[in-house]
Amino acid sequence: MEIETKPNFKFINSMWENDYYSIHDKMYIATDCIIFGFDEGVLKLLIFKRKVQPDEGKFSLIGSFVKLNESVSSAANRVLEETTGLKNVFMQELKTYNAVDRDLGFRCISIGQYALIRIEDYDKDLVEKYGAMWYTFDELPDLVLDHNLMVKDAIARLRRKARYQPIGFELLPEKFTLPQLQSLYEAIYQREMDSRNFRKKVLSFGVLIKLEEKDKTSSKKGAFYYKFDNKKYNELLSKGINFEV
Amino acid sequence: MEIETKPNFKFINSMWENDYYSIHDKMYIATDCIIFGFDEGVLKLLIFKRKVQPDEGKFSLIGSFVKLNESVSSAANRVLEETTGLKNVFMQELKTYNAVDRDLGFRCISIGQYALIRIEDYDKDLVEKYGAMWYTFDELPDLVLDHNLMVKDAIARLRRKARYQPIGFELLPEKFTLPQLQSLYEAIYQREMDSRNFRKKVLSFGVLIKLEEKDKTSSKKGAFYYKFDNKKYNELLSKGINFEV
DNA sequence: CCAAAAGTGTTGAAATTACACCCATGT
DNA sequence: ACATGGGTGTAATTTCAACACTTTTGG
Repeated sequence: MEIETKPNFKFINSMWENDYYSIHDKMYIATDCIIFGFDEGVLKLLIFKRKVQPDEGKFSLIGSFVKLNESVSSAANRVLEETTGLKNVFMQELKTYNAVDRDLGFRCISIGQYALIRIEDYDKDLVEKYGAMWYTFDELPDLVLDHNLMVKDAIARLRRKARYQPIGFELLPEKFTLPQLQSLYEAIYQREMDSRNFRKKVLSFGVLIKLEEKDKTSSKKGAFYYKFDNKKYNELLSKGINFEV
Repeated sequence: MEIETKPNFKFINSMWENDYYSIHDKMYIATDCIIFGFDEGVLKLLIFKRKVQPDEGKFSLIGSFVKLNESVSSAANRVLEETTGLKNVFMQELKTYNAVDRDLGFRCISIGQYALIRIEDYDKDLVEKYGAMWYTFDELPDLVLDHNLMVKDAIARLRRKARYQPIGFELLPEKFTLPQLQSLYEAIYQREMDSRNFRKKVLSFGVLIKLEEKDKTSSKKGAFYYKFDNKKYNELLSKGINFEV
């Protein structure tokens, strides 16, 4: 895009508004969140049942219009917090949905963003109050507009991205066990993995810190907790390390 | 996003315009093209020197505002054709540039798109007439606004993408030789590759068709032309094949 | 005949896959 | 004592990286 950065005078701005900008079109901008969660070995998606017109009663992704004084990711974080109580969610731009006729009559471009949240973290009351709910990923209902397409794009991106970034860790609690991590990757890729090979691989990255504590909720023996070493991860990332599992 | 798809009545539309949409903000939408070309073993970028205000005389990517009745990629193709004569360019969305203050005073979101073109194809007259020019990639001048950032993001994406899609083929003529293809990949990755290993790898994908004809412009012996087998490529892509070179 | 680029195979190292048993503990 | 899930090592296979010479032909 080709707009001047320098002049600060209101006079010039308003001149532009008349001469340069104002001959162009303006549109509504929205953002929709494709939010994956992971719970009991199953990949889930956060969607909600609309309580107001238009489309009352239909299922939809969580989304919002973007305001003039906020960035797209601010808008997404705002609506996420309103709807689920979650703040500062790790979110990534997916792509824009900009077909001329994707809405009816009024041009609106939506910017899809996908998010990975720890399913234990969300505010259950808020989710209930606003009609948001977790759906098992491969039992999703029909969603409004092009939202099903967004979900399809997002899972494809998630799978590809998980190959070069340890993105899966974002879906787990602060402390997690290797069996949990493995079953997460199995959910993302929809295939079983060998536990010996999996452990070898993820530990070889050197970004996991083993804790003393054990999780005994899923076995008598208990599984050691690990946590993610952000510092080491950033070091490796800047060198272009490949995290394919 | 959450807008009704069904009702068709103007009455309802105008009701919405008042009640639902109109309380939201509208913005200018632009698109900017990060166009890579490949010529004489060197990776180049198409930029242009602005001939009108604002920013007259400064270097910029080629871009345009998006109109109400066109998609983002239509807008990009329109401006590309106006500026270089090129039609139907393979183009991919990069990301949105949506910082609230990326322009001055008037909110404008730009959608970056990167393109790969065969440098032989462009219309030289149009390029000259409009002030567009090819710059060697690692000798780029300063560009307006956040355009340098866009270029940085685009080359990173190009390198990553070339790992799982044979994207590089788009940068070459219909018929190309393996030495040409190799030197393209060397330009993208900025490192030398072993010709024996390179040939083994790209031929193993099974998406190249060897032609009888030879290119004798760069050696006495001549190098066989190959062409790209789109049909086979699409078959493989749907199975999720990895094209890392 | 020679310069200049095209084309071709092999070998060792590294990474990936396949595979089966013991461990710790709560009941 | 036993059922349950956690944890570990090794060998076969595949993939990757390094490496040098012969071929063709226009000048």
